[in-house]
Amino acid sequence: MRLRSIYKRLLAFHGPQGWWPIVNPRTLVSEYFVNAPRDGHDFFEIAAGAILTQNVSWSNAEKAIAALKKNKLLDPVSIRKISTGRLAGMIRPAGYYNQKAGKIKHFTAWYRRYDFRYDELLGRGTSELRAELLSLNGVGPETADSILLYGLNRKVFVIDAYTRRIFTRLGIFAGNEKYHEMQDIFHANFKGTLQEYNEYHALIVAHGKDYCKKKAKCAVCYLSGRCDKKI
DNA sequence: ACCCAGGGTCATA
DNA sequence: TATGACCATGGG
Repeated sequence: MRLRSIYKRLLAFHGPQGWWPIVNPRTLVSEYFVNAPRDGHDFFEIAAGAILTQNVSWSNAEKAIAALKKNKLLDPVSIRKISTGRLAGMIRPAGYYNQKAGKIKHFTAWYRRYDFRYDELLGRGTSELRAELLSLNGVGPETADSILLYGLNRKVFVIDAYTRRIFTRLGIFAGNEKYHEMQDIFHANFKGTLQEYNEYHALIVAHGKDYCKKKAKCAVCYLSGRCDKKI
């Protein structure tokens, strides 16, 4: 299929992006993700990162995450204790800090309904979790799907601005579909593993920002001119 | 001095 | 349903 060959070209050209790694679910339940962070990132960090990076470069979000880590606030228990105002002050580099502080608070309140138990989340169905995440103020489809994919290892594809642009230019999308319609098209036409879903979205982001803008003719999607151009 | 970055919400027509 | 305003910092 078309989506498979695009994936191959992207991967060959840009190399693995190494976003949040896929962890063996068994390891995940027994030790990796349950409570305390290991390896520098756990479920809560991934979710907070998904919120912090909304409409902002990852480097900005990273600064906010680093500040939270430095002050040992990057866990749901600490976030619950700190005031929204103080939290906002900590995450200023991420931009929209007042809104995002509230969003992180909302997410934390939701997680508390599960007693901050990651293994409880793992037992729930993807569509159920997605609906709950979408009901939170500040979590839209892209953020919800990022949390599901990168934080909960669910095979959902994340549709972002780059995906819209690139796939529309390539003729995969007409361009006027809604989020879930684009996602359905992708799901129906790309039979990949969880790891590939993880990597595909990351590759699209890499392609959109690092490559397309610089070349006259894109070696990956074979388009002349800037394929990041807004449609 | 722009423009953009791993969006989402709310008000308006 | 579909635009528009708003949120706000940091790097090019």
